[in-house]
Amino acid sequence: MGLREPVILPHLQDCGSCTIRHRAVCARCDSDELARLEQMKYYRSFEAGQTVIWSGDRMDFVASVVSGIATLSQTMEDGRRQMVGLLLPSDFVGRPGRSTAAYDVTATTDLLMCCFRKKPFEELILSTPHISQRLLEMTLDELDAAREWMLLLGRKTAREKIASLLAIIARRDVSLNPRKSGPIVFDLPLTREEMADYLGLTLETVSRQVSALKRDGVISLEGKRHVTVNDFDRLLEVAGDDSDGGYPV
Amino acid sequence: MGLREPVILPHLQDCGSCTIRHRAVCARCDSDELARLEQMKYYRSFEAGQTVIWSGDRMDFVASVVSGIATLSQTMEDGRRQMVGLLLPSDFVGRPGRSTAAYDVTATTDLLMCCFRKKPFEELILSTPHISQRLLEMTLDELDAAREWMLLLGRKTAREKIASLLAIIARRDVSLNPRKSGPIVFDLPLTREEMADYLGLTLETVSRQVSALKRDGVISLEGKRHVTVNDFDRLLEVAGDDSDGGYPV
DNA sequence: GCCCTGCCTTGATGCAGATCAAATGGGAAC
DNA sequence: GTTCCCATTTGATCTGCATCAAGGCAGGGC
Repeated sequence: MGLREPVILPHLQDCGSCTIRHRAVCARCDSDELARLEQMKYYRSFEAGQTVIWSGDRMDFVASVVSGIATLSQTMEDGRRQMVGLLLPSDFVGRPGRSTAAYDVTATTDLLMCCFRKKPFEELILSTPHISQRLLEMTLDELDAAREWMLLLGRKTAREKIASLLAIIARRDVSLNPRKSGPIVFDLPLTREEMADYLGLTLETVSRQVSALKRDGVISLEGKRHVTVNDFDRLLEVAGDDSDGGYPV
Repeated sequence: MGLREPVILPHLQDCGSCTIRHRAVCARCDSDELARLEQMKYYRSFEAGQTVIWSGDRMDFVASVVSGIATLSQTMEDGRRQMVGLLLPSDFVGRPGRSTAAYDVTATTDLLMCCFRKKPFEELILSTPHISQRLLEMTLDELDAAREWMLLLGRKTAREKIASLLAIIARRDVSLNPRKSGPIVFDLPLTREEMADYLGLTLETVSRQVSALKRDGVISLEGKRHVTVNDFDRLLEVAGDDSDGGYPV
Protein backbone atom coordinates (compact mmCIF):
# COMPACT_ATOMS: atom_id res chain seq x y z
CA MET A 1 0.00 0.00 0.00
CA GLY A 2 1.26 3.46 0.86
CA LEU A 3 0.92 6.47 -1.39
CA ARG A 4 1.15 6.13 -5.12
CA GLU A 5 2.10 8.43 -7.89
CA PRO A 6 -0.45 11.18 -8.39
CA VAL A 7 -2.52 10.54 -11.49
CA ILE A 8 -5.34 12.54 -13.02
CA LEU A 9 -8.34 10.33 -13.51
CA PRO A 10 -9.15 9.75 -17.16
CA HIS A 11 -12.70 11.04 -16.95
CA LEU A 12 -11.25 14.25 -15.64
CA GLN A 13 -8.84 14.53 -18.49
CA ASP A 14 -11.73 13.94 -20.85
CA CYS A 15 -13.99 16.38 -19.11
CA GLY A 16 -11.38 18.96 -18.32
CA SER A 17 -12.94 19.32 -14.90
CA CYS A 18 -9.95 18.83 -12.70
CA THR A 19 -8.01 21.63 -14.25
CA ILE A 20 -10.85 24.08 -13.92
CA ARG A 21 -11.19 24.59 -10.23
CA HIS A 22 -9.48 21.64 -8.56
CA ARG A 23 -12.72 20.40 -7.14
CA ALA A 24 -13.34 17.15 -8.90
CA VAL A 25 -12.67 13.65 -7.76
CA CYS A 26 -8.99 13.88 -8.39
CA ALA A 27 -7.43 11.11 -6.40
CA ARG A 28 -4.20 9.24 -6.49
CA CYS A 29 -5.12 5.90 -7.87
CA ASP A 30 -3.37 2.92 -9.32
CA SER A 31 -4.13 1.83 -12.83
CA ASP A 32 -6.64 -0.81 -11.80
CA GLU A 33 -8.74 1.76 -10.06
CA LEU A 34 -8.37 4.15 -12.93
CA ALA A 35 -9.63 1.51 -15.26
CA ARG A 36 -12.60 0.74 -13.05
CA LEU A 37 -13.60 4.38 -12.80
CA GLU A 38 -13.17 4.83 -16.50
CA GLN A 39 -15.41 1.87 -17.23
CA MET A 40 -18.26 3.01 -15.08
CA LYS A 41 -18.50 6.58 -16.28
CA TYR A 42 -21.13 7.78 -18.74
CA TYR A 43 -22.42 11.14 -19.87
CA ARG A 44 -25.81 12.80 -19.68
CA SER A 45 -26.73 16.13 -21.19
CA PHE A 46 -29.63 18.43 -20.40
CA GLU A 47 -31.07 21.50 -22.04
CA ALA A 48 -31.40 24.78 -20.21
CA GLY A 49 -34.45 24.63 -17.97
CA GLN A 50 -34.66 20.86 -17.82
CA THR A 51 -34.87 19.12 -14.48
CA VAL A 52 -32.06 16.66 -13.80
CA ILE A 53 -33.82 15.05 -10.85
CA TRP A 54 -36.60 15.90 -8.40
CA SER A 55 -36.20 15.86 -4.67
CA GLY A 56 -37.27 12.48 -3.35
CA ASP A 57 -36.69 10.65 -6.62
CA ARG A 58 -34.60 7.54 -6.67
CA MET A 59 -31.04 8.54 -7.53
CA ASP A 60 -28.78 5.69 -8.55
CA PHE A 61 -25.83 7.74 -9.71
CA VAL A 62 -23.37 10.35 -8.63
CA ALA A 63 -21.98 12.87 -11.08
CA SER A 64 -19.74 15.81 -11.66
CA VAL A 65 -20.57 18.76 -13.85
CA VAL A 66 -18.53 18.91 -17.03
CA SER A 67 -19.98 22.08 -18.51
CA GLY A 68 -22.92 24.37 -17.83
CA ILE A 69 -24.59 25.33 -14.59
CA ALA A 70 -27.12 23.49 -12.46
CA THR A 71 -28.94 24.55 -9.32
CA LEU A 72 -29.98 22.72 -6.16
CA SER A 73 -33.24 23.93 -4.71
CA GLN A 74 -35.91 23.11 -2.18
CA THR A 75 -39.56 23.99 -2.52
CA MET A 76 -42.25 24.26 0.13
CA GLU A 77 -45.76 22.95 -0.50
CA ASP A 78 -47.08 26.43 -1.21
CA GLY A 79 -44.41 27.06 -3.82
CA ARG A 80 -41.89 29.13 -1.92
CA ARG A 81 -38.51 28.13 -3.24
CA GLN A 82 -34.97 28.46 -1.99
CA MET A 83 -31.90 27.63 -3.99
CA VAL A 84 -29.38 25.93 -1.72
CA GLY A 85 -26.52 25.42 -4.10
CA LEU A 86 -25.04 26.26 -7.45
CA LEU A 87 -23.26 23.52 -9.39
CA LEU A 88 -20.46 24.77 -11.57
CA PRO A 89 -18.13 22.80 -13.80
CA SER A 90 -16.20 20.24 -11.72
CA ASP A 91 -18.72 20.32 -8.87
CA PHE A 92 -19.90 17.00 -7.57
CA VAL A 93 -23.48 15.98 -6.89
CA GLY A 94 -24.91 12.94 -5.20
CA ARG A 95 -24.22 11.31 -1.93
CA PRO A 96 -22.66 7.92 -1.36
CA GLY A 97 -24.95 5.97 0.92
CA ARG A 98 -28.20 7.74 0.07
CA SER A 99 -30.63 6.39 -2.46
CA THR A 100 -32.92 9.36 -3.09
CA ALA A 101 -32.21 12.93 -4.14
CA ALA A 102 -32.49 15.48 -1.35
CA TYR A 103 -33.02 18.49 -3.62
CA ASP A 104 -34.40 19.41 -6.99
CA VAL A 105 -31.52 19.61 -9.43
CA THR A 106 -32.19 21.82 -12.45
CA ALA A 107 -30.13 22.73 -15.47
CA THR A 108 -29.92 26.52 -15.65
CA THR A 109 -27.92 26.48 -18.84
CA ASP A 110 -27.28 23.61 -21.21
CA LEU A 111 -25.57 21.05 -19.06
CA LEU A 112 -23.23 18.10 -19.48
CA MET A 113 -22.66 15.78 -16.57
CA CYS A 114 -20.24 12.93 -16.12
CA CYS A 115 -22.05 10.23 -14.16
CA PHE A 116 -21.12 7.07 -12.28
CA ARG A 117 -23.57 4.43 -11.19
CA LYS A 118 -23.74 4.68 -7.45
CA LYS A 119 -23.25 1.06 -6.46
CA PRO A 120 -19.88 0.48 -8.11
CA PHE A 121 -18.78 3.97 -7.16
CA GLU A 122 -19.45 3.20 -3.51
CA GLU A 123 -17.46 0.00 -3.80
CA LEU A 124 -14.60 1.89 -5.33
CA ILE A 125 -14.66 4.37 -2.46
CA LEU A 126 -14.32 1.57 0.03
CA SER A 127 -11.18 0.31 -1.62
CA THR A 128 -9.71 3.65 -2.64
CA PRO A 129 -9.10 5.94 0.31
CA HIS A 130 -7.94 8.91 -1.73
CA ILE A 131 -11.33 9.30 -3.26
CA SER A 132 -13.15 9.72 0.02
CA GLN A 133 -10.45 12.07 1.22
CA ARG A 134 -10.96 14.18 -1.86
CA LEU A 135 -14.74 14.02 -1.45
CA LEU A 136 -14.36 15.10 2.16
CA GLU A 137 -12.35 18.12 1.12
CA MET A 138 -14.95 19.08 -1.47
CA THR A 139 -17.81 18.58 0.94
CA LEU A 140 -16.13 20.75 3.56
CA ASP A 141 -15.78 23.49 0.96
CA GLU A 142 -19.46 23.21 0.15
CA LEU A 143 -20.32 23.35 3.82
CA ASP A 144 -18.32 26.55 4.20
CA ALA A 145 -20.11 28.00 1.22
CA ALA A 146 -23.49 27.03 2.64
CA ARG A 147 -22.66 28.65 5.97
CA GLU A 148 -21.43 31.80 4.30
CA TRP A 149 -24.78 31.83 2.54
CA MET A 150 -26.62 31.44 5.83
CA LEU A 151 -25.11 34.73 7.00
CA LEU A 152 -26.28 36.34 3.80
CA LEU A 153 -29.81 34.95 4.03
CA GLY A 154 -30.23 35.66 7.72
CA ARG A 155 -28.61 39.02 8.17
CA LYS A 156 -27.86 40.93 4.98
CA THR A 157 -30.02 43.60 3.37
CA ALA A 158 -31.31 43.24 -0.19
CA ARG A 159 -28.62 45.59 -1.47
CA GLU A 160 -25.89 43.64 0.31
CA LYS A 161 -27.28 40.37 -0.98
CA ILE A 162 -27.17 41.51 -4.59
CA ALA A 163 -23.66 42.89 -4.20
CA SER A 164 -22.53 39.64 -2.59
CA LEU A 165 -23.90 37.55 -5.44
CA LEU A 166 -22.31 39.78 -8.06
CA ALA A 167 -19.02 39.64 -6.17
CA ILE A 168 -19.08 35.86 -6.10
CA ILE A 169 -19.80 35.59 -9.79
CA ALA A 170 -17.18 38.22 -10.59
CA ARG A 171 -14.57 36.50 -8.46
CA ARG A 172 -15.23 33.15 -10.07
CA ASP A 173 -15.09 34.75 -13.48
CA VAL A 174 -11.72 36.28 -12.73
CA SER A 175 -10.32 32.99 -11.53
CA LEU A 176 -11.53 31.29 -14.71
CA ASN A 177 -10.32 34.00 -17.09
CA PRO A 178 -7.53 35.86 -15.36
CA ARG A 179 -7.16 39.41 -16.59
CA LYS A 180 -4.31 41.73 -15.91
CA SER A 181 -6.40 44.65 -14.73
CA GLY A 182 -9.37 46.86 -15.55
CA PRO A 183 -13.04 46.29 -14.84
CA ILE A 184 -14.48 42.79 -14.54
CA VAL A 185 -17.03 41.95 -17.21
CA PHE A 186 -19.32 38.94 -17.31
CA ASP A 187 -22.75 37.68 -18.28
CA LEU A 188 -25.15 36.80 -15.49
CA PRO A 189 -25.88 33.07 -15.71
CA LEU A 190 -29.14 33.50 -13.79
CA THR A 191 -32.49 35.14 -14.44
CA ARG A 192 -33.79 37.72 -11.97
CA GLU A 193 -36.10 35.08 -10.58
CA GLU A 194 -33.27 32.61 -10.06
CA MET A 195 -31.24 35.30 -8.37
CA ALA A 196 -34.22 35.99 -6.13
CA ASP A 197 -34.58 32.32 -5.25
CA TYR A 198 -30.92 32.17 -4.39
CA LEU A 199 -30.97 35.33 -2.27
CA GLY A 200 -34.28 34.86 -0.49
CA LEU A 201 -35.87 37.88 -2.21
CA THR A 202 -38.54 38.55 -4.80
CA LEU A 203 -37.62 39.14 -8.40
CA GLU A 204 -38.92 42.71 -8.18
CA THR A 205 -36.57 43.52 -5.33
CA VAL A 206 -33.68 41.98 -7.25
CA SER A 207 -34.48 44.13 -10.23
CA ARG A 208 -34.74 47.28 -8.14
CA GLN A 209 -31.48 46.68 -6.31
CA VAL A 210 -29.58 45.86 -9.48
CA SER A 211 -30.87 49.12 -10.92
CA ALA A 212 -29.81 50.93 -7.76
CA LEU A 213 -26.26 49.57 -7.97
CA LYS A 214 -26.17 50.69 -11.57
CA ARG A 215 -27.51 54.12 -10.67
CA ASP A 216 -24.84 54.41 -7.98
CA GLY A 217 -22.12 53.58 -10.46
CA VAL A 218 -20.96 50.41 -8.74
CA ILE A 219 -21.77 48.39 -11.84
CA SER A 220 -22.76 49.10 -15.43
CA LEU A 221 -25.28 47.14 -17.42
CA GLU A 222 -25.49 46.44 -21.12
CA GLY A 223 -28.79 44.77 -21.81
CA LYS A 224 -30.12 42.87 -18.82
CA ARG A 225 -27.46 40.28 -18.35
CA HIS A 226 -24.12 41.77 -19.34
CA VAL A 227 -22.48 43.26 -16.25
CA THR A 228 -19.40 45.42 -15.81
CA VAL A 229 -18.03 45.77 -12.30
CA ASN A 230 -16.46 49.20 -12.28
CA ASP A 231 -14.84 48.92 -8.87
CA PHE A 232 -14.57 45.52 -7.26
CA ASP A 233 -13.48 46.87 -3.87
CA ARG A 234 -16.50 49.13 -3.81
CA LEU A 235 -18.69 46.13 -4.62
CA LEU A 236 -17.19 44.16 -1.72
CA GLU A 237 -17.79 47.10 0.54
CA VAL A 238 -21.45 47.26 -0.44
CA ALA A 239 -21.65 43.48 0.05
CA GLY A 240 -20.68 43.96 3.69
CA ASP A 241 -17.98 41.33 3.38
CA ASP A 242 -14.96 41.44 5.61
CA SER A 243 -12.25 42.92 3.41
CA ASP A 244 -11.50 40.34 0.80
CA GLY A 245 -12.96 37.46 2.77
CA GLY A 246 -13.25 35.13 -0.20
CA TYR A 247 -16.35 33.08 -0.67
CA PRO A 248 -14.95 29.58 -0.83
CA VAL A 249 -16.52 28.18 -3.97
CA MET B 1 -5.87 -5.24 3.75
CA GLY B 2 -9.64 -5.43 3.39
CA LEU B 3 -12.19 -4.66 6.08
CA ARG B 4 -11.52 -5.37 9.71
CA GLU B 5 -13.70 -6.13 12.66
CA PRO B 6 -15.76 -3.13 13.67
CA VAL B 7 -14.36 -1.59 16.84
CA ILE B 8 -15.57 1.39 18.83
CA LEU B 9 -12.71 3.81 19.33
CA PRO B 10 -11.65 4.07 22.97
CA HIS B 11 -12.14 7.81 23.22
CA LEU B 12 -15.69 7.23 22.20
CA GLN B 13 -16.21 4.64 24.85
CA ASP B 14 -14.81 7.08 27.36
CA CYS B 15 -16.85 9.98 26.10
CA GLY B 16 -19.97 8.02 25.44
CA SER B 17 -20.34 10.00 22.26
CA CYS B 18 -20.68 7.28 19.73
CA THR B 19 -23.70 5.76 21.34
CA ILE B 20 -25.50 9.05 21.57
CA ARG B 21 -26.25 9.89 18.02
CA HIS B 22 -23.93 7.82 15.88
CA ARG B 23 -22.12 10.85 14.64
CA ALA B 24 -18.65 10.56 16.09
CA VAL B 25 -15.49 9.33 14.51
CA CYS B 26 -16.40 5.73 14.83
CA ALA B 27 -14.25 3.87 12.35
CA ARG B 28 -13.12 0.34 11.93
CA CYS B 29 -9.53 0.42 12.99
CA ASP B 30 -6.88 -2.05 13.91
CA SER B 31 -5.32 -1.93 17.33
CA ASP B 32 -2.32 0.12 16.24
CA GLU B 33 -4.56 2.87 14.99
CA LEU B 34 -6.70 2.66 18.08
CA ALA B 35 -3.64 3.09 20.21
CA ARG B 36 -2.46 6.09 18.22
CA LEU B 37 -5.82 7.81 18.47
CA GLU B 38 -6.00 7.07 22.15
CA GLN B 39 -2.57 8.57 22.73
CA MET B 40 -3.28 11.83 21.00
CA LYS B 41 -6.58 12.65 22.62
CA TYR B 42 -6.96 15.18 25.42
CA TYR B 43 -9.86 17.00 27.04
CA ARG B 44 -10.77 20.65 27.33
CA SER B 45 -13.67 22.05 29.28
CA PHE B 46 -15.36 25.43 29.02
CA GLU B 47 -17.89 27.27 31.10
CA ALA B 48 -21.19 28.47 29.69
CA GLY B 49 -20.60 31.64 27.74
CA GLN B 50 -16.89 31.11 27.17
CA THR B 51 -15.46 31.31 23.70
CA VAL B 52 -13.74 28.17 22.49
CA ILE B 53 -12.06 29.88 19.56
CA TRP B 54 -12.50 33.02 17.49
CA SER B 55 -12.89 33.03 13.74
CA GLY B 56 -9.49 33.55 12.17
CA ASP B 57 -7.53 32.24 15.15
CA ARG B 58 -4.95 29.58 14.68
CA MET B 59 -6.60 26.22 15.31
CA ASP B 60 -4.21 23.34 15.79
CA PHE B 61 -6.72 20.75 16.92
CA VAL B 62 -9.89 19.00 15.90
CA ALA B 63 -12.41 17.90 18.49
CA SER B 64 -15.71 16.25 19.20
CA VAL B 65 -18.21 17.41 21.77
CA VAL B 66 -18.50 15.09 24.75
CA SER B 67 -21.15 16.98 26.70
CA GLY B 68 -22.82 20.37 26.53
CA ILE B 69 -23.70 22.57 23.59
CA ALA B 70 -21.55 24.88 21.50
CA THR B 71 -22.48 27.20 18.67
CA LEU B 72 -20.77 28.19 15.44
CA SER B 73 -21.39 31.77 14.42
CA GLN B 74 -20.24 34.46 12.05
CA THR B 75 -20.29 38.16 12.81
CA MET B 76 -20.21 41.12 10.44
CA GLU B 77 -18.12 44.20 11.23
CA ASP B 78 -21.15 46.12 12.43
CA GLY B 79 -22.11 43.38 14.86
CA ARG B 80 -24.84 41.56 12.98
CA ARG B 81 -24.48 37.91 13.88
CA GLN B 82 -25.68 34.67 12.37
CA MET B 83 -25.34 31.29 13.98
CA VAL B 84 -24.41 28.75 11.34
CA GLY B 85 -24.31 25.60 13.38
CA LEU B 86 -25.13 23.97 16.67
CA LEU B 87 -22.67 21.47 18.11
CA LEU B 88 -24.29 18.75 20.16
CA PRO B 89 -22.65 15.85 21.95
CA SER B 90 -20.75 13.67 19.46
CA ASP B 91 -20.55 16.46 16.86
CA PHE B 92 -17.20 17.09 15.31
CA VAL B 93 -15.52 20.43 14.81
CA GLY B 94 -12.40 21.39 12.94
CA ARG B 95 -11.24 20.76 9.48
CA PRO B 96 -8.33 18.63 8.39
CA GLY B 97 -6.16 20.71 6.13
CA ARG B 98 -7.11 24.13 7.45
CA SER B 99 -5.04 25.95 10.02
CA THR B 100 -7.40 28.70 11.19
CA ALA B 101 -10.93 28.62 12.55
CA ALA B 102 -13.60 29.71 10.09
CA TYR B 103 -16.22 30.58 12.71
CA ASP B 104 -16.53 31.74 16.28
CA VAL B 105 -17.10 28.71 18.48
CA THR B 106 -18.85 29.48 21.75
CA ALA B 107 -19.90 27.33 24.67
CA THR B 108 -23.62 27.86 25.22
CA THR B 109 -23.73 25.56 28.22
CA ASP B 110 -20.83 24.11 30.18
CA LEU B 111 -18.91 22.16 27.61
CA LEU B 112 -16.48 19.26 27.50
CA MET B 113 -14.61 18.53 24.32
CA CYS B 114 -12.38 15.64 23.34
CA CYS B 115 -9.54 17.08 21.25
CA PHE B 116 -6.87 15.75 18.95
CA ARG B 117 -3.87 17.71 17.81
CA LYS B 118 -4.41 18.37 14.14
CA LYS B 119 -1.08 17.27 12.73
CA PRO B 120 -1.08 13.68 14.00
CA PHE B 121 -4.81 13.42 13.34
CA GLU B 122 -4.23 14.32 9.72
CA GLU B 123 -1.51 11.72 9.47
CA LEU B 124 -3.82 9.14 10.93
CA ILE B 125 -6.48 10.01 8.37
CA LEU B 126 -4.04 9.42 5.56
CA SER B 127 -3.32 5.93 6.75
CA THR B 128 -6.81 5.05 8.00
CA PRO B 129 -9.41 5.25 5.26
CA HIS B 130 -12.36 4.46 7.49
CA ILE B 131 -11.91 7.67 9.38
CA SER B 132 -12.21 9.91 6.37
CA GLN B 133 -15.19 7.86 5.18
CA ARG B 134 -16.86 8.46 8.52
CA LEU B 135 -15.95 12.12 8.44
CA LEU B 136 -17.39 12.38 4.96
CA GLU B 137 -20.67 10.92 6.13
CA MET B 138 -20.82 13.35 9.03
CA THR B 139 -19.95 16.30 6.86
CA LEU B 140 -22.64 15.40 4.35
CA ASP B 141 -25.15 15.33 7.20
CA GLU B 142 -24.04 18.75 8.30
CA LEU B 143 -24.33 20.02 4.75
CA ASP B 144 -27.89 18.76 4.55
CA ALA B 145 -28.67 20.48 7.83
CA ALA B 146 -27.12 23.73 6.61
CA ARG B 147 -29.19 23.61 3.43
CA GLU B 148 -32.35 22.87 5.31
CA TRP B 149 -31.53 25.94 7.35
CA MET B 150 -31.04 28.01 4.21
CA LEU B 151 -34.66 27.33 3.28
CA LEU B 152 -35.71 28.46 6.74
CA LEU B 153 -33.62 31.63 6.64
CA GLY B 154 -34.54 32.59 3.12
CA ARG B 155 -38.20 31.77 2.91
CA LYS B 156 -39.93 31.07 6.20
CA THR B 157 -41.92 33.55 8.29
CA ALA B 158 -40.97 34.32 11.88
CA ARG B 159 -43.74 32.05 13.15
CA GLU B 160 -42.58 29.19 10.93
CA LYS B 161 -38.98 29.73 11.98
CA ILE B 162 -39.81 29.46 15.67
CA ALA B 163 -41.94 26.38 15.13
CA SER B 164 -39.15 24.78 13.08
CA LEU B 165 -36.59 25.37 15.78
CA LEU B 166 -38.85 24.00 18.47
CA ALA B 167 -39.59 20.97 16.30
CA ILE B 168 -35.89 20.28 15.83
CA ILE B 169 -35.17 20.50 19.53
CA ALA B 170 -38.22 18.41 20.36
CA ARG B 171 -37.27 15.76 17.83
CA ARG B 172 -33.73 15.54 19.13
CA ASP B 173 -35.02 15.34 22.65
CA VAL B 174 -37.30 12.45 21.77
CA SER B 175 -34.49 10.56 20.09
CA LEU B 176 -32.31 11.03 23.17
CA ASN B 177 -35.00 10.14 25.71
CA PRO B 178 -37.57 8.00 23.95
CA ARG B 179 -40.97 8.18 25.55
CA LYS B 180 -43.93 5.97 24.87
CA SER B 181 -46.43 8.75 24.23
CA GLY B 182 -47.84 11.99 25.54
CA PRO B 183 -46.58 15.53 25.06
CA ILE B 184 -42.89 16.28 24.51
CA VAL B 185 -41.30 18.30 27.30
CA PHE B 186 -37.88 19.90 27.29
CA ASP B 187 -35.83 22.87 28.41
CA LEU B 188 -34.69 25.33 25.77
CA PRO B 189 -30.90 25.25 25.67
CA LEU B 190 -30.77 28.72 24.09
CA THR B 191 -31.61 32.25 25.23
CA ARG B 192 -34.04 34.31 23.17
CA GLU B 193 -31.13 36.17 21.70
CA GLU B 194 -29.36 32.97 20.67
CA MET B 195 -32.56 31.73 19.09
CA ALA B 196 -32.78 35.02 17.23
CA ASP B 197 -29.22 34.72 15.98
CA TYR B 198 -29.93 31.22 14.79
CA LEU B 199 -33.17 32.15 13.05
CA GLY B 200 -32.18 35.47 11.53
CA LEU B 201 -34.63 37.43 13.68
CA THR B 202 -34.48 39.89 16.57
CA LEU B 203 -34.94 38.74 20.12
CA GLU B 204 -38.15 40.74 20.41
CA THR B 205 -39.67 38.93 17.46
CA VAL B 206 -38.63 35.58 18.93
CA SER B 207 -40.30 36.49 22.19
CA ARG B 208 -43.48 37.62 20.50
CA GLN B 209 -43.76 34.53 18.33
CA VAL B 210 -43.09 32.15 21.20
CA SER B 211 -45.86 33.92 23.09
CA ALA B 212 -48.12 33.62 20.06
CA LEU B 213 -47.54 29.86 19.79
CA LYS B 214 -48.35 29.60 23.47
CA ARG B 215 -51.49 31.71 23.07
CA ASP B 216 -52.55 29.47 20.20
CA GLY B 217 -52.11 26.37 22.34
CA VAL B 218 -49.44 24.79 20.17
CA ILE B 219 -47.03 24.82 23.11
CA SER B 220 -47.20 25.53 26.82
CA LEU B 221 -44.57 27.36 28.83
CA GLU B 222 -43.53 27.02 32.42
CA GLY B 223 -41.14 29.81 33.23
CA LYS B 224 -39.22 31.06 30.21
CA ARG B 225 -37.37 27.98 29.20
CA HIS B 226 -39.45 24.93 30.02
CA VAL B 227 -41.50 23.97 26.98
CA THR B 228 -44.30 21.47 26.50
CA VAL B 229 -45.22 20.59 22.93
CA ASN B 230 -48.91 19.77 23.14
CA ASP B 231 -49.28 18.51 19.58
CA PHE B 232 -46.18 17.72 17.62
CA ASP B 233 -48.02 17.33 14.29
CA ARG B 234 -49.58 20.75 14.75
CA LEU B 235 -46.12 22.16 15.44
CA LEU B 236 -44.78 20.61 12.23
CA GLU B 237 -47.72 22.05 10.36
CA VAL B 238 -46.99 25.53 11.67
CA ALA B 239 -43.32 25.00 10.79
CA GLY B 240 -44.31 24.55 7.16
CA ASP B 241 -42.32 21.34 6.93
CA ASP B 242 -43.28 18.70 4.48
CA SER B 243 -45.07 16.12 6.55
CA ASP B 244 -42.47 14.56 8.78
CA GLY B 245 -39.54 15.66 6.66
CA GLY B 246 -36.96 15.12 9.37
CA TYR B 247 -34.22 17.63 9.90
CA PRO B 248 -31.13 15.51 9.57
CA VAL B 249 -29.15 16.35 12.68
C1' DG C 1 -35.31 42.24 53.76
C1' DC C 2 -32.95 45.20 49.96
C1' DC C 3 -31.13 46.27 45.35
C1' DC C 4 -28.98 44.99 41.22
C1' DT C 5 -28.42 42.53 36.98
C1' DG C 6 -29.79 39.59 33.14
C1' DC C 7 -33.27 37.86 30.66
C1' DC C 8 -37.62 38.33 28.95
C1' DT C 9 -42.12 40.52 27.61
C1' DT C 10 -44.99 44.04 25.77
C1' DG C 11 -46.19 48.32 23.38
C1' DA C 12 -45.68 52.02 19.77
C1' DT C 13 -43.81 53.32 15.58
C1' DG C 14 -41.12 53.05 11.22
C1' DC C 15 -39.34 51.03 7.20
C1' DA C 16 -37.42 47.43 3.95
C1' DG C 17 -39.05 44.49 1.14
C1' DA C 18 -43.39 41.92 -0.39
C1' DT C 19 -47.33 42.24 -3.12
C1' DC C 20 -50.25 43.82 -6.75
C1' DA C 21 -50.35 45.96 -11.10
C1' DA C 22 -48.93 47.91 -15.40
C1' DA C 23 -45.64 49.28 -18.78
C1' DT C 24 -41.31 48.46 -21.44
C1' DG C 25 -38.16 46.16 -24.38
C1' DG C 26 -35.77 42.70 -26.87
C1' DG C 27 -35.61 38.38 -29.30
C1' DA C 28 -37.79 34.73 -32.12
C1' DA C 29 -41.19 33.26 -35.44
C1' DC C 30 -43.48 34.66 -39.26
C1' DG D 1 -41.17 44.62 -41.34
C1' DT D 2 -45.17 42.82 -37.51
C1' DT D 3 -46.61 40.14 -33.72
C1' DC D 4 -46.11 37.45 -29.78
C1' DC D 5 -43.84 36.03 -25.77
C1' DC D 6 -41.28 36.69 -21.60
C1' DA D 7 -37.97 38.66 -18.93
C1' DT D 8 -37.50 42.76 -16.82
C1' DT D 9 -38.49 47.32 -15.04
C1' DT D 10 -41.14 50.58 -12.65
C1' DG D 11 -44.89 52.33 -9.77
C1' DA D 12 -48.26 52.20 -5.79
C1' DT D 13 -49.52 50.19 -1.75
C1' DC D 14 -49.34 46.99 2.09
C1' DT D 15 -47.32 44.44 5.94
C1' DG D 16 -44.17 41.71 8.76
C1' DC D 17 -40.54 42.43 11.20
C1' DA D 18 -37.07 45.73 13.09
C1' DT D 19 -36.37 49.37 16.02
C1' DC D 20 -36.98 52.16 19.98
C1' DA D 21 -38.63 52.26 24.56
C1' DA D 22 -40.69 50.74 28.98
C1' DG D 23 -41.60 47.64 32.29
C1' DG D 24 -41.75 42.77 34.65
C1' DC D 25 -39.66 39.04 36.98
C1' DA D 26 -36.47 35.76 39.02
C1' DG D 27 -32.03 34.87 41.08
C1' DG D 28 -27.88 36.28 43.60
C1' DG D 29 -25.17 39.22 46.64
C1' DC D 30 -25.40 41.82 50.60
